[in-house]
Amino acid sequence: MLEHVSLPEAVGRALRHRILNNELPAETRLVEANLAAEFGVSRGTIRDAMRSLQAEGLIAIVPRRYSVVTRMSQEDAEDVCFARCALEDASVEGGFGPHRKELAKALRLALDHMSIAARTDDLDALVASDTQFHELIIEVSGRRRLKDLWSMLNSQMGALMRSEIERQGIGLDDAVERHRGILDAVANGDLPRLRKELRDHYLTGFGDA
Amino acid sequence: MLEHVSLPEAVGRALRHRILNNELPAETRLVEANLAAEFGVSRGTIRDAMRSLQAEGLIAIVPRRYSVVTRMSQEDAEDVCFARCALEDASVEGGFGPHRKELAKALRLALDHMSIAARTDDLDALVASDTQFHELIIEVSGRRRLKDLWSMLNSQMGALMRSEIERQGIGLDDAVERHRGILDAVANGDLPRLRKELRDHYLTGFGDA
DNA sequence: TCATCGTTGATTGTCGACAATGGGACGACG
DNA sequence: CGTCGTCCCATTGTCGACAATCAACGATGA
Repeated sequence: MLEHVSLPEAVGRALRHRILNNELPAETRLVEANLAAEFGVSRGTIRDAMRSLQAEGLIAIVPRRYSVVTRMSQEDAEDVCFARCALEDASVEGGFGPHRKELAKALRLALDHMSIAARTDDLDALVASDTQFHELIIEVSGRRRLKDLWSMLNSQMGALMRSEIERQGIGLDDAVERHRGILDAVANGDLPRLRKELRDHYLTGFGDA
Repeated sequence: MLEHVSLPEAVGRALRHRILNNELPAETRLVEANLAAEFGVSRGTIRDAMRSLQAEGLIAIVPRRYSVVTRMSQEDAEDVCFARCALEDASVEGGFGPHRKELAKALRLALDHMSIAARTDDLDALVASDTQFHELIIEVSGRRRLKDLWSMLNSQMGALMRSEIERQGIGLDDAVERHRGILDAVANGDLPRLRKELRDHYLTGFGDA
């Protein structure tokens, strides 16, 4: 084992995966004892994992009562997109950073990955490469806290993408194409356009992808 | 007791207070067993509280090793300010919300509180009213996630203010005056100016207040 | 002398058990 | 028939004990 994954982290991942794949739909109650038994760990471990999921906005914990998988309203979705957009916009407002060419190259690579994922109908891979794409943007500023805040929205963003796509709101290819403008703006070194593209990407129609 | 404060929450508050008041200076190691004994609670409770502090950025937890009070570098300070500025700017970019007059009034009230706190050398009250002031700004958009993210930076912002002021970097009155421009912009309904004032407030000289 | 390796002590990670809470079922009372 | 109070149960909150981990130290052998 190269990387130590603590027990709570492993449980967190498993639960996160289930929620994102709708194996645990919204409003599902999460009972510590049940999960503990299922995973073969103690309730404390489950509690720990649930805290993380709460921080990510995937579940809501009502003290002394219960925990429940969060339901995302339309407003929530816009909310998440708006916040992500604000963070990414702030990240680039000072320019492209010292390596614009490399950034463009990395973005293009991520976009290629997305494209492949779209053609193979691999939703997991699509979400992953989308995250990677935007991660490059949020890292432009080099500011740690900007990325920390951004990361907190990752899970919800992923959930949002999946539900949008599965509802056939948008096709996989369409999802990929919506990133093209961002890449172009970076490739051309056109900062105002980049910021406009980001806004379009996050705030129009609705939903990321 | 009107409001239920769970044990971990109470412990968290106590520790937060100590850290912000430098009773637990940066680099201090936090040993679960010691704190558990001191507070008369179990280690699990302490662990829980420490998770919160970690999320707020006040302590760092190195798995399987130790927990330590975070030291904020100059870069960290700028980082926090930058992120807060980005969030508050995003909050107002769509306008003042439906009740600009009331907002201005509330801001003025908060500013008065700050002023009083400054005159009575009440650092706690100053930080509290500063938080309140900016909270009004971040609530303009009515977007929950924007405020959630903003809130995560609250503790660090408080720590930052205190250390800046105690180092005599700026006087208490000066700290109050730096908010005037923001209030004026709101009072005059001058959105571009408001956004400029926010940037000045957070990004010039350095440090909030 | 120096590198290696087991030992040791301090600390965190995990667990199972018990206590406390709050909702809902059920029955008494008006 | 509706309301209130009591009891019970499911579930979370808290605890103390044991296991695992890791750095520091010292012993061992070349």
